[in-house]
Amino acid sequence: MDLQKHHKPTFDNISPEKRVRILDTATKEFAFKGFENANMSTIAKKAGVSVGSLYKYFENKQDLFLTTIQYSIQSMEELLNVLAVSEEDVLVKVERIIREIQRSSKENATLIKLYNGMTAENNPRFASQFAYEMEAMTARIYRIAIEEGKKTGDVRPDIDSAFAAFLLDNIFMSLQFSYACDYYKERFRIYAGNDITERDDFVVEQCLKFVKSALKK
Amino acid sequence: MDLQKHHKPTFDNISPEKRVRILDTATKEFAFKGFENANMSTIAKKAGVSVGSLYKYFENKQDLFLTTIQYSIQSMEELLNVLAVSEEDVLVKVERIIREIQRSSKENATLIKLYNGMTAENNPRFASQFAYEMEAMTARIYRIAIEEGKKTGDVRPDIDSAFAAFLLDNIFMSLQFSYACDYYKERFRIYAGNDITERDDFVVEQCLKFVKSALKK
Amino acid sequence: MDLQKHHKPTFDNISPEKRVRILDTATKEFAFKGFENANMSTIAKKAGVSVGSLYKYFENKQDLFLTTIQYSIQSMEELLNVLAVSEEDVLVKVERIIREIQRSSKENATLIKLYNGMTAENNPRFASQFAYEMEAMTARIYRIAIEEGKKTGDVRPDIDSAFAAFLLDNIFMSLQFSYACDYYKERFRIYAGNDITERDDFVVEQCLKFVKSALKK
Amino acid sequence: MDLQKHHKPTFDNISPEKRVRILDTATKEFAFKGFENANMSTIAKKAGVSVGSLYKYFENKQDLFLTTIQYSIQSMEELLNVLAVSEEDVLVKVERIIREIQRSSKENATLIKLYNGMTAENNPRFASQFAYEMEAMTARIYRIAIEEGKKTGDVRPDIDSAFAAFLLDNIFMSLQFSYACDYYKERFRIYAGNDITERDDFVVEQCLKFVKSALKK
DNA sequence: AATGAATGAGCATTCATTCAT
DNA sequence: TATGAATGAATGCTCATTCAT
Repeated sequence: MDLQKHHKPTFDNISPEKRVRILDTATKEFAFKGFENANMSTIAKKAGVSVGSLYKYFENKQDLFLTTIQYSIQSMEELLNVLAVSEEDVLVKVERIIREIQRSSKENATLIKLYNGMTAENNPRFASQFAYEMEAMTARIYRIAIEEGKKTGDVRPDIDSAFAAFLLDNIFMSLQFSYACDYYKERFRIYAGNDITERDDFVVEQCLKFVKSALKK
Repeated sequence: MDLQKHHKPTFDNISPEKRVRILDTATKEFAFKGFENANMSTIAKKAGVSVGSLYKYFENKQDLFLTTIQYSIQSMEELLNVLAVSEEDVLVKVERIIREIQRSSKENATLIKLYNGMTAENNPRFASQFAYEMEAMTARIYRIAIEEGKKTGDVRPDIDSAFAAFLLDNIFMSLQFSYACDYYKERFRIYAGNDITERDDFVVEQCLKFVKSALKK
Repeated sequence: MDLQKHHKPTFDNISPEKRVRILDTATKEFAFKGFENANMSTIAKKAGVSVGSLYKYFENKQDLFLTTIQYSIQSMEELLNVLAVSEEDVLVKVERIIREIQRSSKENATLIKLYNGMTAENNPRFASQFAYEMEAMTARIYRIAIEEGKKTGDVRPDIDSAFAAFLLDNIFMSLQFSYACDYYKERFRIYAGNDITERDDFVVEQCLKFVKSALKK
Repeated sequence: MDLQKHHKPTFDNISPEKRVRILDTATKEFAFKGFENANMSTIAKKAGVSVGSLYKYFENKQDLFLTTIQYSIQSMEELLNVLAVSEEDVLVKVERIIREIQRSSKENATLIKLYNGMTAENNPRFASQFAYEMEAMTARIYRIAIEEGKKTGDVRPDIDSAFAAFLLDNIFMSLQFSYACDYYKERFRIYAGNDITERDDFVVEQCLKFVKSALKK
């Protein structure tokens, strides 16, 4: 999982506080305004640094964006790693994932917005690069969980592990967006009622039922 | 399903050919470049009208965008209605949906890109409006199919129809993007192999297995 | 003498007054400040047009510069053509050239400053292009004059016409700069006295003596 | 010939090696990029000092430029002094000057580019200052040579020594630029053929013929 | 004295929108 | 109604210069 650097060495030298301030500010700006509408001067001002400095740390706007995305991917990775290590049953894992999505979507909505924006960038430059970095991580976790499930007999052997992982991720990625992003949130309400975002246990229960049937023998 | 108008009356008066030319051009521009990077003058030129005219038809760029989205929603609606009317078994419907996704993703990639871009617009103005117009349509189709399935005994009665529809749409929406949009396409390959977009039957088979188990008694 | 165009077609469509206003303003700005220090917004404002318009007429700053240079070359060409056509003796021509230099250097100092600036642009892009356009014109005039002089016996046959033309142009180009450009003007005074720019007849007399000897049999 | 200082006393205190490194680097940068495009940080980096130090040695960019020019004038002076001292005939001197121009133009092209750039600076601040420092030197050499020529009878007495020196310098300065600077080089080829920069003897021969006639009795 | 990170004014260029014809 | 030239605010990025260490 070798993340390419998209910043100049100078960015590694500044104080961690400043680094975090810049990345958090940039995350917010990019998440709420998108790549195009985000404004370098605004980011600089809000982060409490000069534009000049920003350009000392990053070659250009795109590189700040890429670094910001990587930062958010790392943050997500940290969240996911917690789930990855556990030795539990697939379905227990699924429940934990859903609950984690619900929790983090409230706490890290910005991160998810940013990630959502990224998935819609019609830009092959960005796309393939981050698809790999982001999805390689989750893909692995899901596939391993499913394969282990097959071994222990919790998961039926007649489905393709990789493809099932893909379908699971479809569900979870959409769910994640449904808690954090405008369009998806609205869609969530249309499908499941205006109060759906407050019925966390119901969501967990229904998802589990669906996934359990889908995977079980 | 009362679609709000986002264009001036003048747009209704021009020849249907010109109207279609403008909307098709705008669809392409917005789909490939996103809202911000799309250029009004370019759209005008490619559509063979003057910028002045464009602004006679639409108050501003946003309204052209909104109108374009509505136009694409209508196009999608036409595709979906074919599926909606059939009286078949849910699972047969599911197969038809997947095959339709595969077909239309190749033929109408632009439309889907545009739709994908729309889902990421971090703009409550746009979001709630179109979520409603777009999803109300599909939600209805899926929910009805599931409810009918329950009646005929094809679908287990213990799951919430609306929520199951939501989960189904999560899968199908993601699948649709996976055939047409850069990021999703890359992700699809990571999960299921580089040749996955050419293994249509395999995709159908795996999706069906998964969905069938998830829904059946 | 096919001058390449460095402006968009739109520039040909605007009123001649505006065109001249833009070119004159640009000539002044570039002549006094050089390419780098000239400011597009300033030029626009002084010319009474908007920056936007300037960029409708010219792709970029460089193209405005190139067009401005061509405009000044054309102006010079017009001056020179008067001299070219005459049927007189080389030396009479030389005298007329010198007097024309003295006259135009006072009247068209800006043009000459611009030309001088151009000769120092360390930019092969610019250089070869304009060297050709500019010098091909004068080279021809001088060489023809010398060749005719050889025929009529006014000029010694043992010198290379082309090279002699080069040497003549060295003298005249330097002289022209000496009347209009800061550095050259100062140098002129150092060599020939502080009042040299007011002793036009002396300059003519001395140049003629020098050139006459150099060329005559 | 009292050259004004344009650097802080600190510049005199550093090691001669460092001083030379800075001036050589600056010469190259200014010669190839011109005053505006030369970059202080780049010069510092290439010279192996910090920007901070550069500003310890020089008040500002302009002063580094001025100091660099003076350094190059000194270098030229050293070349010229060799010619100045000889006791030979004017025309022998002229030949030596031309050959020196040809030699140094290849070896010291950078210096000459810089000098050329300087002559086009539309800046009275710079201009008068350096015109004096640079030309006073050559003017003297040419005038003395011509005056001695008059005494020995090699040069006709009816021309003004100072003005003849000016005309000679016009020819030689242009010739020098013609070997080293983009615009002039192109112009040289237009006048005298594409291979002219390789026909050194021809150039010497033609120049000598021209100058000899111009000056002789 | 030396360093190089930080600053922010300044500039080229773009583009949604207007409006005279 | 149609046109497309005109507008000018907005923005990414550069670079001379400063200053804390």
